[in-house]
Amino acid sequence: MSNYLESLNSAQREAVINTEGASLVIAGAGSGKTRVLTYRIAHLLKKGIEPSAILALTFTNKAAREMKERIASEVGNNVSRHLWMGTFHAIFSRILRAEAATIGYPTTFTIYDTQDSKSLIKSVIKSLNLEDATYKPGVILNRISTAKNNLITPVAYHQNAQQREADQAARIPRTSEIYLEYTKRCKNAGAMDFDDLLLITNILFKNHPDILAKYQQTFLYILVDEYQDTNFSQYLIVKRLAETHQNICVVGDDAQSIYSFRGARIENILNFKNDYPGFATYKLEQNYRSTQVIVDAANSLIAKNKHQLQKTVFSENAKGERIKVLTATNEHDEGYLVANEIFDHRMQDHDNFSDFAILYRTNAQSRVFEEILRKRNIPYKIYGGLSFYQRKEIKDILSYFRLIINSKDDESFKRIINYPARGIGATTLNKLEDAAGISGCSIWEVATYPEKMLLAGLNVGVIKKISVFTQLISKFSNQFATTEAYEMANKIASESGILSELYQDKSPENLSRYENTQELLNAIQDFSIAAKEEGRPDGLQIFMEDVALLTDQDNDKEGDTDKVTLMTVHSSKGLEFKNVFIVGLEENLFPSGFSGTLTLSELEEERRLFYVALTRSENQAWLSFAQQRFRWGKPEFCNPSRFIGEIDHQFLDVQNSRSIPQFRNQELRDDNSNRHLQRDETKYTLPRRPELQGQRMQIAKSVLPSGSEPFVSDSPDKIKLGMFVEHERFGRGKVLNIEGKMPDMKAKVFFPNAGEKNLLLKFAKLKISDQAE
DNA sequence: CCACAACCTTTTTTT
DNA sequence: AAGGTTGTGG
Repeated sequence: MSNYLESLNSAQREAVINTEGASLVIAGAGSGKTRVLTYRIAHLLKKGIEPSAILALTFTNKAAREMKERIASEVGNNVSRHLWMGTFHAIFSRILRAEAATIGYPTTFTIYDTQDSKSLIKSVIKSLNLEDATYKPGVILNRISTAKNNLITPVAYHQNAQQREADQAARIPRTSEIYLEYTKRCKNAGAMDFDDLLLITNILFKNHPDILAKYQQTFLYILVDEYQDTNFSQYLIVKRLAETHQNICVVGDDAQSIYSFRGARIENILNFKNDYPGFATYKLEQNYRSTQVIVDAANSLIAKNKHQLQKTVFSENAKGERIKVLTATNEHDEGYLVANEIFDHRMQDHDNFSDFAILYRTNAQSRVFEEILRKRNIPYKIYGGLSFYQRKEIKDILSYFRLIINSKDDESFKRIINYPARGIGATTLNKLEDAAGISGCSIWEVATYPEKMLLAGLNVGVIKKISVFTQLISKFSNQFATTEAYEMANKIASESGILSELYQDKSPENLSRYENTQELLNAIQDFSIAAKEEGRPDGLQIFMEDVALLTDQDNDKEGDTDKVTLMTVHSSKGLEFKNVFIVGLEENLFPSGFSGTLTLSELEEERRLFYVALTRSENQAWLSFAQQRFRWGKPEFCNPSRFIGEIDHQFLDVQNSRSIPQFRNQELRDDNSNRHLQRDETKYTLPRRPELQGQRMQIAKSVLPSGSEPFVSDSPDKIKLGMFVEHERFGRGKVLNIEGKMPDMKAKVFFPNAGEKNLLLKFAKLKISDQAE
């Protein structure tokens, strides 16, 4: 083992070697937090503590894996792999599977992801005869999630006056009923959602002191990373487990708490002193990551927070350049400016593409940047968004696996009963679901009893189709316990007809689906091989245990190549880059669905988010925003200066916004974004007649400038037209999408107004002059 | 009763 | 991009 203690500063060293009792490590951004945690664990192991007596909880799989790797390099994989190290959800799902019998769940319980939960809530809403326009499944799920994170059961929720008042005010008074029914249905399906993993762990520990005692004795040392992001449910689990030994070390930074939307309580870290009176504090205040300017700018921002623990983050690195502020007219222009900066900076400093990161608040914001980077031939990789395991084609296959493992998993049943199509439609499924709801059993139980289906009003032909399906699943169920994962997965994929379904359609979209499916099968093969080598069980069931808890960041296959990184600020936590762009600042100020003024706590969270984003950067940061954004096709004017104004201006280098060629204002937008050019129009209907296509083209030609390349849509009841242009920098794009509606043959076309006509002519000229070059 | 096509709507952040 | 909705046709 290397002499790690010498590589640490005194505060870090103290935090590593004082392993007994309660420790609170306040770790500013970039202060070597992960190193302290890693070495502390290594130190414990060196002192002779069994790895299986150490519990280390993190927030992301990535953080857990990284730490594991670093510890493995200190003490060897054979020791490190016995550590209890992982996310709260991963660790406690493991414990819940081990104790499943005690709490009335099958060992093979399914973990419902957000999509499953929403879909279930939707059917609950329907079964209670409520409108899903008023009771929006997403909103209801959020409320239920908040309740669960605060350990409020459906009954407590129902009795809680405050809760009911809030629901009344939001005009969703029957939320508590939905919560109750949702809980019942999850239980019936042998399923837990993400929040249940923590909630039910708490229930388990509360109701079964013997089991709690067992784990209290198992975990002699407990470490928690990102403690400021724990919610009440997580906090209580940790508190219970640490009760006897009190050997607990939490690491966190109140200034980096950015998960309050998920129930994170900053109080947990602020109140640590009350929970563990004999605690010791270690403050890691030296930032090794960023330049002084970046650290100071971040501090000037965070200083405005009302509640905080006293600490002074400082850097002894070079002073560094001021932070550049870029102003763009709209999001396309913003992408263009960022791409330019990357190019310039690369030339100047010989930076690699992988030295750059573009951070934004929401995944949807990546689109514009992807577009421009593609056009400029800048390689990029994108984290987040739809995780691999959430893609439709992957979820379809996984649903087969899930249903085979746990036949009560209704969400999977609903997903695959008619995929690939076997002539079972919505009506049939509704009847099945209703019947299951009435008798309080799973859909599977109805679908495997012909008598029950007859009772549900299904006819013999449909029952036969359903039986073919259930028999297929049953056949797999009989095999899967004794068959190795890869072989089983292959069998299911081909015999269910999924593979041939995907194979038949050769569209590019489908091709990627096919490839993704193959990739999943490869991953399962890798799992099988690894399991065999290490002598672990190699069944599909084991593979499936953690899949619901995996996220996109766990796909590192293209990790080492030289690419610009695009991701949300949230997922950038724990990473660092030489150069960071924080873009779409106007959207940070005005998150979607937001209206009115920010509350103080919302504002604080936004500040922290921004602080985290800033300190990701080693030496250069850019802040950029668009003054005008196009949302729902309408321009939206933003005032991001309010937020940037909170940073001390001495750290900022506000660039003069460059003169932007006129046309870029009217940039090549997609169909949706052009809607602001449309006027109100009378709606007419037009019978679906293919012979109109020629006429539409004629009309288009008469309206559009000569020399342009018109397009018309084949929509049945309206005429849509516009033209394509080619531009050297932006490539081919649709310029205008004018929509008009016609009553049968008398074409009443929506003509562009004068301004729009000019615009069209301008683009027509542009095309011609570009070609002339 | 179901399949398929076309169109519309919606899109915080993570486990 | 994916789900929801509507309309057509089998």
